[in-house]
Amino acid sequence: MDAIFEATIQVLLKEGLARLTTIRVAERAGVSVGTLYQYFPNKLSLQYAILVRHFEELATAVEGVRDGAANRSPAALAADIARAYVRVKTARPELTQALYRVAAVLQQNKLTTGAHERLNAAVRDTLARADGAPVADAERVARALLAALAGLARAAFEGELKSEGLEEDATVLAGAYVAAVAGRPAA
Amino acid sequence: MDAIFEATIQVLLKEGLARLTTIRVAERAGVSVGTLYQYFPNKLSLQYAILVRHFEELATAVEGVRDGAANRSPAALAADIARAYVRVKTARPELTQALYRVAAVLQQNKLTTGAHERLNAAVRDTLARADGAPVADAERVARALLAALAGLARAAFEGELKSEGLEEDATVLAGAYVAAVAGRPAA
Amino acid sequence: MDAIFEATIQVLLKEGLARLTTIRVAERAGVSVGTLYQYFPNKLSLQYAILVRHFEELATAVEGVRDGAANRSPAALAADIARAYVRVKTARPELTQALYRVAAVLQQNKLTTGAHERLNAAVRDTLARADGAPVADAERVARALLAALAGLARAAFEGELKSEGLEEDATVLAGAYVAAVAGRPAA
Amino acid sequence: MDAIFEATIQVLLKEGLARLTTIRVAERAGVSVGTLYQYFPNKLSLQYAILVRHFEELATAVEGVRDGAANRSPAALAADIARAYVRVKTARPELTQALYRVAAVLQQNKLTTGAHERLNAAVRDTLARADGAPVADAERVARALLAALAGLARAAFEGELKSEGLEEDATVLAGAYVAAVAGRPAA
DNA sequence: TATGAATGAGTATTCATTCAT
DNA sequence: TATGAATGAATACTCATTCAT
Repeated sequence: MDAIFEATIQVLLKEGLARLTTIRVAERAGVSVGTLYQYFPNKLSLQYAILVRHFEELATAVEGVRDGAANRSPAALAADIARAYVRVKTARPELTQALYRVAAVLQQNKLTTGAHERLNAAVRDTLARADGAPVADAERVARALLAALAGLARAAFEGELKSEGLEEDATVLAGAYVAAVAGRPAA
Repeated sequence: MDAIFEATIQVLLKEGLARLTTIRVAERAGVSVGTLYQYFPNKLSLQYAILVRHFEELATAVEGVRDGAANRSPAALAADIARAYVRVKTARPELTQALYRVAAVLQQNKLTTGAHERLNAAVRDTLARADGAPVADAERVARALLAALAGLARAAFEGELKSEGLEEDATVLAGAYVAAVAGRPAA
Repeated sequence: MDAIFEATIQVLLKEGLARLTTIRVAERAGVSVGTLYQYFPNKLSLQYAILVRHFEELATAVEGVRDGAANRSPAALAADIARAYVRVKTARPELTQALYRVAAVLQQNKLTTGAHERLNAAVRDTLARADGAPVADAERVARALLAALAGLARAAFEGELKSEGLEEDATVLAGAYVAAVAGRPAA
Repeated sequence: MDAIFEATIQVLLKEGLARLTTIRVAERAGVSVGTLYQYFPNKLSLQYAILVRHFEELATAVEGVRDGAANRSPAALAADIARAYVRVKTARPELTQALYRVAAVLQQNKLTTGAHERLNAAVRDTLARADGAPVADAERVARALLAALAGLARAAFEGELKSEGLEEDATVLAGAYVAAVAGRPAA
């Protein structure tokens, strides 16, 4: 089952979404198609599995930031979130890239939202626990922050942005944005 | 040929990427498949064409900002860029959404980069013309800024972020980020 | 298109329902699967086409009997119907046999009834025009008569009954049944 | 083994022929597929088994008629046979319908004949024992009679004929046919 | 130049059957 | 004797692309 999972990532990376077929995945995993279908009910679930695992890693990382949030400013926490986010993305670059291939399909099927929720909540709660000027409308800021980070990460992994600078870009942007927003009244 | 072009967009909008077939496009354009193939060598080129057109609209909009850039601060210009960017995206929301589907297919084929270049340049040049503290490494900042804006827009159009606040989120974020970066030495 | 039709019958006969696949039909027809699907929207429609053609031949034959029905007794007409019925069945034994292979599938999908209707009507109307003692509840008698004839024919073509005697068995049975029923009050 | 047998019928009834799979049968029987294959060498044999059982029920019923055949006319006996036949069919209507689906698969494989033989014999012997004018060629008449009854029953259970009148239609037809045939010289 | 019928490789998914445990 | 995971051939159907007219 894990072999199938990893094979999916490999096929996605080396062949692309259009060539992600159940047969190819099974072959690379060293099992038969039949076996693949014993573990995953259909092709979509294969793609979904990658997504879920990734969002869980991200959420866990951000929850780490949240749990040490006391006595820190919103901007500092935002930078920490950005750092944690980028590090997870960078830790398994293949998985990250594979995810981009798959994202369009899943978004079309509205499968994203559930998996994303825990991550959203972690960011929102981290900002809510910050010291000093509170962030009004933390929910909205959390979503915008994550969206911007996702944009940066995607650009980096798709080759539009130099990966080496990613962590710094992300922390600066996150810190600046949240600093600008903290203490403001809600829109 | 223009009819084919528009038909592609229509099919994408009304039927989705999975049902974007050459026959369907030809039908909607009122021509035969054979004729379609006389103007576009393959299906990919059709999708590429609409993506390119979109990037050109974005570039044109940002170039408008660049051309009025004199005597304005980097942060103010960044906010203007964000506003222009969001407005183009918002003008034809379904098309924008459709393009995210198409982009996934194309990114894999690295066809995007060329089309993106003019947009990048426009942002970079705008920042370079700003008044006051200059933006070091404008190229890099431009790319990061566009990446973040793309992330925000995507989240909004994919439904993860409320669309109504998009313009404000984008301008605040862009302004704050560039303000933070302006005057700094290059990394 | 006609080649596809005939190929379907041949495959059904030589290979059986279980081996009636779109590929095999296309091959035997000397066309590609794609072409097959340009003429028949799906596999079921292929089977249905056989059914319809057959019922139309039967109906036409019985309508011939009906049109010469004046001044004849119900029993004599019933025998004529039986004769006409058997002759159509016997004229193209392959098609008849192919139909039996297919019938179960179609009945399961309730596709039979429509095609059968014209045949039913022809039998009913023939009986209604008969001379002498009228057949009460001609509709019901018509259906029962057709059912019995179908049973005889099936048995003959499936090999359970000697085909040589079929016409006689059918005419005797039909004549006797309708004679017994004519002049009776409806149940 | 009996559990498997009953499970087959249940699956056929509740799910239809297309969903009659070895795994489903095993599950419903509360055993593993492996075990199923210890009792039935393949899927076909399962279907064959229930068909055989059905023919045995029919044969048993007709044998009852045969055993009380003394001093009765051929026509009366034929009507009794028809009644017995219909009653077995009507006792478990869904099973009867399910069997028509199964029969289509099996007829092709000519497995039916053996099972049908006892039924044929019972009808033939019943007619042979009738009082009065003997039925010439009882074998042939028996087969024709069974074929006609099968046709009526099938039509009724497939919905082409009203089921309520089935018993009457069958007895009238059987009686009339055999009366017409009794005393005649063989063809 | 335009047509659209024909092609056939390619896809997801199912299921009878086997065999190591 | 019983299990059930693994197999992989088989199926219906789609669609980008070609080419004779």
